[in-house]
Amino acid sequence: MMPPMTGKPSDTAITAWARLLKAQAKALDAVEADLKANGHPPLAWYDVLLELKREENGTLRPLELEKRLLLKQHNVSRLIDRMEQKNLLKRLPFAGDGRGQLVSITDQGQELLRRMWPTYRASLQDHVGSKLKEPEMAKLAALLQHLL
Amino acid sequence: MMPPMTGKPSDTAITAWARLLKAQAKALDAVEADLKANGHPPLAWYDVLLELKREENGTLRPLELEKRLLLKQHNVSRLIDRMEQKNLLKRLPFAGDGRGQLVSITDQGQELLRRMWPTYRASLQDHVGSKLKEPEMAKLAALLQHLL
DNA sequence: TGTATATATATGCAATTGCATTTACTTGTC
DNA sequence: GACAAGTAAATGCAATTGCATATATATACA
Repeated sequence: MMPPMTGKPSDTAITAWARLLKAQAKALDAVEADLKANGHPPLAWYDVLLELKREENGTLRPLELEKRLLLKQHNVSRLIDRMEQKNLLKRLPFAGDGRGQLVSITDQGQELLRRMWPTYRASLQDHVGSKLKEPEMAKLAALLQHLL
Repeated sequence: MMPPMTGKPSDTAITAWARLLKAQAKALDAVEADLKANGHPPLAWYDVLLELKREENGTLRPLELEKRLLLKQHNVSRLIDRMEQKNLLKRLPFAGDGRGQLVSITDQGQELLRRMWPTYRASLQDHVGSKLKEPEMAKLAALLQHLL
């Protein structure tokens, strides 16, 4: 493969990078704190449940969760362990590939999703939604898309 | 204090939030991987050293590092432990407040900063700088500022 | 078919982080 | 100055994450 053969990042890019790190850290810390203060589990649990809920049959393979949530394989494995212990999801065998499995959201998982949303929603509004007007928010979303 | 009395976040805000999380995670993972691949310590070490280096006398109080880098107090304490062990910085007593201390960058700390920069810079260019043109990058930086 | 290689998930162990508390001061009040 | 309350930093212990490797298939190909 060819080496990236890039130039140097501009001062603007460095500033954008620094702010990306800080803005995310600040908002995420605040959201996690709000969730915890209301007796809820970490945001990652919500993310997993939401991905599952959105699927036709409420199931996904761990590998797919890993890609969508940008988690490492071993962390997905253990996150599933913990969530399974709380009966929020369950592991099913995956017909068609004996190595794989299917993770399926349970009723309790769906209920947790519903219970968390009001807190999460309010927190998002406080720490993100209220910070920019609609057109600027759309612009931000568009620019961030280019980093993905 | 008055409750936040907010409304609900728009779909646009929710999208921006999701992308903020993912864009940051993706870029940060890539940068950390590049640093490690080149035998360097985590980004947080660079951040600490850079903050110290930028000060007149190369020193800052742990409390100040905590605020600037958005770290938790106990994590700063332990990060300083590890970096002190590698002689990248040292703890000094802080005259004027016997509870506090001063963290001071060492020559080795300054040298690490210099050695890491080429790798960090190239990584930033690959994963951030090259993704947007200059005016868009400036716009992104400006929008992110509003979240801070 | 048999064997080497690749892929999906799990796991042992070390490093890091979170959480609660401790230790040493410092400040304010009487 | 003496004592309650507050602040800066450290620390014991549990939970999470990282890292390397293991385990159980699956796939490719001689």
